[in-house]
Amino acid sequence: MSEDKKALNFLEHIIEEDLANGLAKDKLRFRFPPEPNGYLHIGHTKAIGISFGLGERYNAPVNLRFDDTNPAKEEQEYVDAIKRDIEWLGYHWAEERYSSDYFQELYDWAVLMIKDGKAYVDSQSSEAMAEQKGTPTQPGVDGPFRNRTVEENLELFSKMKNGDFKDGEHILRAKIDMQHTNMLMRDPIMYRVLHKHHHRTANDWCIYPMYDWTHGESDYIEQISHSLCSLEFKPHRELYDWFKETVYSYAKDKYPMQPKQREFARLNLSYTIMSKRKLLKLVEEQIVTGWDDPRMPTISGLRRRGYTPNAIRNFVEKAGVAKRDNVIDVALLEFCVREDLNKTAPRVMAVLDPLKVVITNYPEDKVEWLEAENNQEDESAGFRKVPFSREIYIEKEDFKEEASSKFFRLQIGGEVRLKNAYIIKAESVVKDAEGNITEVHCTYSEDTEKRVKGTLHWVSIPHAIKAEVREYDRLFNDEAPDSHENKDFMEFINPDSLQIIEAFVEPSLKEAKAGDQFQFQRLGYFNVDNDTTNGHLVFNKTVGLRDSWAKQKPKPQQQKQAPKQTNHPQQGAKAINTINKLGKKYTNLPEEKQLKVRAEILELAKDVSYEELEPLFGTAVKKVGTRIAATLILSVKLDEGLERNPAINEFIEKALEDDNELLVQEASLLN
RNA sequence: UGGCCUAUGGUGUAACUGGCAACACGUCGGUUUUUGGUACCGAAGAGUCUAGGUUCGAGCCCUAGUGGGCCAACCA
Repeated sequence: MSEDKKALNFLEHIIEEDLANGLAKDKLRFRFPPEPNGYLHIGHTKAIGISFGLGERYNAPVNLRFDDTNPAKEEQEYVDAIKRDIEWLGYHWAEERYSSDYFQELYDWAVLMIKDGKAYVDSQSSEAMAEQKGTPTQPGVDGPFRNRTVEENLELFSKMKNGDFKDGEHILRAKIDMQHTNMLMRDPIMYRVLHKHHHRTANDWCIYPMYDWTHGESDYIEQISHSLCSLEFKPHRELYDWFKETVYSYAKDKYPMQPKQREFARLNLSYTIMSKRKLLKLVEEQIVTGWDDPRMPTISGLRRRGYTPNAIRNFVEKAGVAKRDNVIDVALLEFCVREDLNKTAPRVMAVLDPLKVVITNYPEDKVEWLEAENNQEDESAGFRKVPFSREIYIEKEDFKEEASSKFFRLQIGGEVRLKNAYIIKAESVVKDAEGNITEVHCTYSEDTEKRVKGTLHWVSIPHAIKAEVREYDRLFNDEAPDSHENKDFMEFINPDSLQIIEAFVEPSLKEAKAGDQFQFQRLGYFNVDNDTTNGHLVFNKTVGLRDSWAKQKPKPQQQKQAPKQTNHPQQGAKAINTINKLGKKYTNLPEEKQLKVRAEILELAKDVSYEELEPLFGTAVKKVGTRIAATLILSVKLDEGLERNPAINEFIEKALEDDNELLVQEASLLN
């Protein structure tokens, strides 16, 4: 806990500082405040990981609080899904709360604010109010109802609460400053009239509080010490503090702690989108089968796809926390699942694209049950038996009639190992009328100790069971589909994001149950989908194995067109680069090392041409190290008989006038 | 015409009160291997957005600029 002091992120620094400044450790309290209007996605996992992670780190409570102030969009279904997802991720909340629990307390404070002249009822149309509000670059103006009397405000607000008005007729606004540079401070709305059934308070209320008012005060009521949210709420902080300080003056005895809001950049993942609204569109337009479609970046989608809580938590941890916009490479997510599944997933054999192999010297009705290790990464995983027979399937990709020496797999005349079984040698092929290979005839050898380059996975044809395999590709073809100004994210949808394959798997998989995870050897990680029924196995491909062979294949073509100008640096170019590097830090080095580096530069300078040196004369004044290096090179060149020219003289002169003693010293040696 | 945030290898994050820019992913080599996986070893790749300033010394502090983001819902 304390040994990784080095790697604190900026939020942890803030907390450490607060602790150092006297905040008691047992006052630390966090919260995760989702609005129950959609499913959680991988982006939320960052927020969850931050607040719950802090809770774990400091042994502080973390509340799960549903921010349920808008009955128009919120549903119990989402509450349930959110709880399920957080639990699945392995986090434990201290208390389950709802902003709606605080409606009465909030209302009472609002009344106090009216009495203090800090809130008023406005009765205009939303258009009129928007007009008065101004724009980010233009100040707003006061509306006609801004100076109603306290009595009038109290009466109207009470009638709003009692249901005497229709939706939209009146609102309650905080009275702050219509000319404020922060638009959120221009008399923000606190309550609107909404005759809607609420999933928790039913029909008790017909006014509902707005986010800024509710959220901050919910933090305050729960005595949250650090309220962490994403960057877009930064401008809200000013209002958060305004409300908080106002209410603090009413309730400081009951609630002594004033929460502190801090903001971090939210997580973006390459090749996907993270907006709930846009994800909802994918669901509604049936681009995907639902919120838990394995292609979705939702927690439920990832879960169905076979991602593990461990992998997701590690991913968020590795992605880090800061305040700049970011797009994290999906490759990192994939790395994290592989890392986890590699240790835990039992290995099995499955063939996705079958090619029939007949082992001609193996007896026709013989069957052997061979022993296979379940997971060499996990000794406790044990062994199982797999059946071997005369006719097997291998992967089409694993056979070529002839191939280069780089191809380690089966080819005519070549030998290859069958995983957990024998070594076979390809003798001949059978082709159909179009010339496609339909069978490969091989002979086997019982000498399994032989060294062969390749090992193939396989399944025995008579014992294989059929299974449906769903192979997924990214949902979007663009790295950042919702970041284009004139293009809708829907334009980037990848039409081939789902491939359904009829595969053959080893018989041990017959009893596999939904959720079970496996490594299909040499292919990737797969899990059993919940569409699986008694006679019909369905697998999702979670992620492929790393495949350095696949990376090699496209190479021959690329090489032809792009000889890829290798910077085959000649001696000189290399020397100048090295000198540049050495020069960069020259002034910061301890003296002893400086002398060494100086000698090194002088030696390397012999291989530098004047043409390479001259551009360095223009080095920024600030980069003293580089200028010293240039001076050193120059001294060598002058010794070698280089003639002085105006550029050289000017450079030396400028160096002599510099404030840096080292530079002046070196330059004066040239005179 | 404004306000706020932000800028470090391809990507993401570090660098405690200024002191030889580090880690992870990715990339490229190599060793081991009954998975072209894993593990292990190694390499390339950043003059820290620009220009000034302060300092013996700046990624870090100051000033100005530039690029990117956010802010005008009775959403959260």
